[in-house]
Amino acid sequence: MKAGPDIARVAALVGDPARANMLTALMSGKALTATELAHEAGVTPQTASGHLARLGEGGLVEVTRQGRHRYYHLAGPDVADLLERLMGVAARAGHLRTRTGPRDAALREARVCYDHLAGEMGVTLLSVMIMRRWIVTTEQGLELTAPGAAAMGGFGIDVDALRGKRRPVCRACLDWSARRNHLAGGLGAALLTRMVDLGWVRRLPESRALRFSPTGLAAFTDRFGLAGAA
Amino acid sequence: MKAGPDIARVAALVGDPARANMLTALMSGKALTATELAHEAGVTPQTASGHLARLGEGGLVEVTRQGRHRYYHLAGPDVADLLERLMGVAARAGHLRTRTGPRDAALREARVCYDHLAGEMGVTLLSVMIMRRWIVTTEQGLELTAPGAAAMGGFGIDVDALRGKRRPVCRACLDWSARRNHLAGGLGAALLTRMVDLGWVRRLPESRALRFSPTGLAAFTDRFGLAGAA
DNA sequence: TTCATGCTTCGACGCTAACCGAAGTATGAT
DNA sequence: ATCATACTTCGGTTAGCGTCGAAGCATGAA
Repeated sequence: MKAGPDIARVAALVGDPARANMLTALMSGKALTATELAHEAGVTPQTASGHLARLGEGGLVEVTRQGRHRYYHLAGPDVADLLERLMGVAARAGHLRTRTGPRDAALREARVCYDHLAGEMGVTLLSVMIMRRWIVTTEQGLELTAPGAAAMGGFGIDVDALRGKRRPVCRACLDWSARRNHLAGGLGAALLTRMVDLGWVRRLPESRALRFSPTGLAAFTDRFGLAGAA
Repeated sequence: MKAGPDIARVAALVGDPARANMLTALMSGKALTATELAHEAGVTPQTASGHLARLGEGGLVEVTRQGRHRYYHLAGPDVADLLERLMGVAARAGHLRTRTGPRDAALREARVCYDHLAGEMGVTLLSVMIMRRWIVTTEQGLELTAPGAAAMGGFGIDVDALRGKRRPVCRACLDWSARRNHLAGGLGAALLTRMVDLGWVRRLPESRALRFSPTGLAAFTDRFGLAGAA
């Protein structure tokens, strides 16, 4: 009927919510394992496996095997470009996501998003850091200020080490349950790691959910709460 | 599991073959009636009606009523750009829809991309304009230089009028057949309009393909060709 | 008014594919 | 060897949606 490339096939691959979530997660440029992507998409590993196979056949992702892990990454910059344009059109049309959220209330409260804190606690954390001018929003994205770096140093985080990595220090990650940004990037990961080390929070088994201990919660609000933010 | 613009919803809209055919037909920039689009997609009018309603809700097409006809057109350049990128990814992945016909070859040579020139001729045009420093590439994208503006004025294009519009004057658009950029934006549209007005090129019926007349081709290479570019 | 055309809505059918449980394969650790 | 982890394949169920026939509006022409 018509000549040209089969855009419907590619679009249909992105058109499934689970696959779209996986692709969005891969937009960071990092390679993720199949299991991580399954969590990201909110489906079981066997379902994710099928999706990833189809994405591979469609030329959207590629896989590199390392031991018993399979690291998936976007097939190329053109795929990332395509996804960004999709976001642009979707945003202009005003269609925010209406899909099923984390069913568990605990997930909405606090959970791991790849390697950093998400949920209500994550959103609160970022908003307070911005309120205290530890982080400012620029055109490029989020940026850690000098007072912010000092505060992070006081919390036991080696900011200079983070700056040496290829990974951006601060990155905004839109929180699906709260519909506001939380903090990703190297600093986001370091903050969660530090909180776990301090015993403030622990991961619940078999879940992405996080549970703050009473003392941890108190310490969190003491250091990052709204009370001292003014 | 992030939120943000719902790319799955938009992609799913494009992911149906019938809707993809309609959108591809609308890439010509012309407004088409629902019945024409039904024929283009190979479905009955009542099926097409449902598809068009969903495309409208999704913000991909808009409709203007004229008498008992409803003329559909793409909602904006961003949609055309999205579709072109989809073609690029699909072409790279090797998913050509059918065997390549003579009509396909004409499309690769010169075609309309929304409202500007694409295909080999479009890619050549932009590369020459860059080579002559009429256009320079900056971090923000493409930019028209003073000599470039003068040259466009000499070609009969009112550059100041273009600058007054909200639409960017120069924009790069990735060409799916050539896998290189061609010129979109207000200037790209004005250039194609001018070439049509001058009789250099005409649209082939029922297609996005363009055909240059012999004299038009000579005039094109005379003004925009590589010979004078050094 | 009456008829024709363009398009939409409704209802029903059928097919695709997303999903999970269970089982199977491959790799690494003990 | 034995177990654990990571991932895949298979089977069966279910939900969604693309499709068309028939009928309903709306517009324009005779």
